[in-house]
Amino acid sequence: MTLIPEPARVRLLHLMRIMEKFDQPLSSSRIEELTGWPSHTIRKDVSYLSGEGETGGTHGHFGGNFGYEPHLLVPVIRSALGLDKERKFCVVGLGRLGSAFLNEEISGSLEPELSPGGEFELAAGFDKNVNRVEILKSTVPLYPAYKIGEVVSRFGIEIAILCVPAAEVQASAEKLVAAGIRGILNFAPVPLRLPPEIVVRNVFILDELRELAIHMSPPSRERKEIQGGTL
Amino acid sequence: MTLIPEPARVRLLHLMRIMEKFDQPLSSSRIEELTGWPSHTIRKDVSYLSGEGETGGTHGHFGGNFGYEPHLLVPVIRSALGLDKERKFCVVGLGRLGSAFLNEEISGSLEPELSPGGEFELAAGFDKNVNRVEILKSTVPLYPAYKIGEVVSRFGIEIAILCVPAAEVQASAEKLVAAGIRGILNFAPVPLRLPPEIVVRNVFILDELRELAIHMSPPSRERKEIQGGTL
DNA sequence: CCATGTGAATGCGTTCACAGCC
DNA sequence: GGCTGTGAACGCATTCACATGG
Repeated sequence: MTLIPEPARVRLLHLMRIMEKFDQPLSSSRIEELTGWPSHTIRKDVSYLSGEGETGGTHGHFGGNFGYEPHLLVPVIRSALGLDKERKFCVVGLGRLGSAFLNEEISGSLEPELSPGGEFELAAGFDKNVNRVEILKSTVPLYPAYKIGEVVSRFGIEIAILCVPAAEVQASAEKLVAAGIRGILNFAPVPLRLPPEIVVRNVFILDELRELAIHMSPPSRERKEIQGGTL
Repeated sequence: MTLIPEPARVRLLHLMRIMEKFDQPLSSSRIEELTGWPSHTIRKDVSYLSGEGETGGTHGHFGGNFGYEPHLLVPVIRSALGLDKERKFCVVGLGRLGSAFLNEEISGSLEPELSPGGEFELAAGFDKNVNRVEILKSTVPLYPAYKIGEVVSRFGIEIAILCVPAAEVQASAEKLVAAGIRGILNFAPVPLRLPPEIVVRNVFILDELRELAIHMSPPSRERKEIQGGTL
């Protein structure tokens, strides 16, 4: 089977999230309504999942005679995308932004129902300021920053959400990498210089605003919802 | 001149941010070191900016005999991307997450030096909870949520950063749209259903983690820094 | 008819290779 | 030699069109 094209993988990712909320089968045209992606694109994407096979359709690898069954499709997408193993993550820097990811509505997206199979587990929070660590109440264990190395490697934490001030971000990132972190979601408005095997995803507010803005300008007859999370 | 391809526009966006910090000319190969994009891609992207022209290079539309001059290139990118007019934005929902965007390090990315020409102006903050509005100290004017309609339309605010709880997000979004907002950066883990002319960009933490995770899995000999902000 | 599934054709962004200038 | 600039070739994702089956 051919490798799944990157754009298709991202669509499947979103499709997975959508289907998790449904019980009934979803047809490709219904998915088109929900996402804006043409139905043939969806069918093609799904077809990448079944090791390429017979010309013409045997009806429904992933459903009966109508639509795709969430309980059949979702697990297949999950494993095709390598999301079938639980991963631990931590939050580094517990200011207003970082602490929002500990308890708040936002992490509602991490509730078990929405992330079945225990996809991600928030395993720790860190802050330089020992006061904060003690004052904040949280169901997640919090540690002072100097324990990053120890805790990250002991618990096998793979991912970090980085919310420290810009001035400290490079140093924090390096400490995390040394401790064995493999992926970083960086909210500080500073690019990181790290070994290439570390996966970094930056969320720069200024850039987000700019991407909104360039899509708001006249020169576009293009799709309006933008990558990062169409429906 | 042909329309600039979307991926090229995104690269130019980041290139702009990088060049803003430099005074000296940057060669395409230097940019390759900084971003990881091949130098010919950069040259091609830049070439989209000069209405397509003569075969062979007259040296430097955007520099002398070496590299691209930031003070020449940046304004051209900015106007090509439609970022040359100042836009006002607001923050809706001033919990931990929303309030982080008012003053904190994060909005450091919005300091005038980094966003020259007054690209974005934070014009207001809103919260349902009147207490919060009064207690929070901020250089930005804060209003109770029921004034959204009035304030947004009076000041011509075009963009909103939405940080309200999931349960309220659809209602807030509709209020904003009614008031004339044109773009929304949504942090609540819920997709919005809005008229297609409204540009929506979602930042779903779960999805961000998942995109990190799929790039951390074995099946990839691909680029490691991911869209949203390579350097 | 409706649906899915998939090879083949299309189209578009990337990459190549070379032209032109310092 | 260095560099930028750009048409043309390439390759890959999307789109098409049709096969298959309820």
